[in-house]
Amino acid sequence: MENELDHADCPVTATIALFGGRWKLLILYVLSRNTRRFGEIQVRIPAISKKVLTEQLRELEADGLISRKEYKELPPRVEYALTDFGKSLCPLLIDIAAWKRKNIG
Amino acid sequence: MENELDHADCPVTATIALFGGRWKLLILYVLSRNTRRFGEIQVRIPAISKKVLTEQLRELEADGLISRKEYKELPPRVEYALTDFGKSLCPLLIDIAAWKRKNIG
DNA sequence: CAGTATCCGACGCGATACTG
DNA sequence: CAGTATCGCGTCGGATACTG
Repeated sequence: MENELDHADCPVTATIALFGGRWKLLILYVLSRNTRRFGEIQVRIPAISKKVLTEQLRELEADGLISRKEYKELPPRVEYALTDFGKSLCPLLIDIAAWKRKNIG
Repeated sequence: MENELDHADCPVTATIALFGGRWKLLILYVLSRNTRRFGEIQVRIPAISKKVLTEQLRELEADGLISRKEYKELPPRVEYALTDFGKSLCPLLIDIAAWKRKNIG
C-alpha cells in the first residue's frame, strides 16, 4: 500500500464511505429495529429534511445496505428495510463503538 | 439511543471522526511504519499540499493520535510519530479492512 | 404520503506564492 | 526545511416551496 498510496482503493476508506453520510448511521440504526416507512423515519430523526433524507436513502439503497419497497396505493406507501448486507454491518459498528468505550470512554 | 437520536454523541461517529479527514488514514499508515519528518510524509503522499498536510497533522495531534517533536535547529527539523493512542487504532482499522474483504471482497 | 425543485451557505480541500 | 498566507472551487447538507 505504501507504494501507491491512493486512498481510493483503501479498504477502510471504502468501508466507512458506506455509512459516512451525515445521517446514514442514524437511518441504519432506525431500520435495524424495524422496517419503516419514509414518514416514520422522519419522525424519528426530526432534524433531517425530506430532501436530504431522500438522498441518504437513495445512496444507502445504491450501496445495497437498504431496500426500498413501493406499494402502488393512494396515498403512496414506501417501506425501507435493512438488507442482509446492511445487517452484516451491525457487528462492525458494534466493534467500533466498543473500541471507543475501551480507548476513550 | 433511539430517543435522542443525536449523532453527535454516537460513539461510531465520534470514532470515525478521528480518522475521517481526507488524508488521515494515509498519514497514520505512513507513521505506523516509522517516525517521519514533514518532508518525508510529503514524499510518500505526493498529492497532498503543504497546507492540507499541516492541517491534517494538526488535527491528528489535537486528537492525540500523533505527536509532534520540534528540534530547534537550522534548518528546522520536525518529527511526527504515532502515540500509543494512535497505535491503539491500528487493530480497529485492520478489523474494518477485514470486514470488507469478507463482505465485499 | 412521499417525494421534487430551487436556492444557498458553510466547509473541506486544493493551487500557488511567500517566509523564518 | 517546515511551514503561513491567500484565494478559490466543488460538494454536502439545509431551508423552503411545490406536486403526483
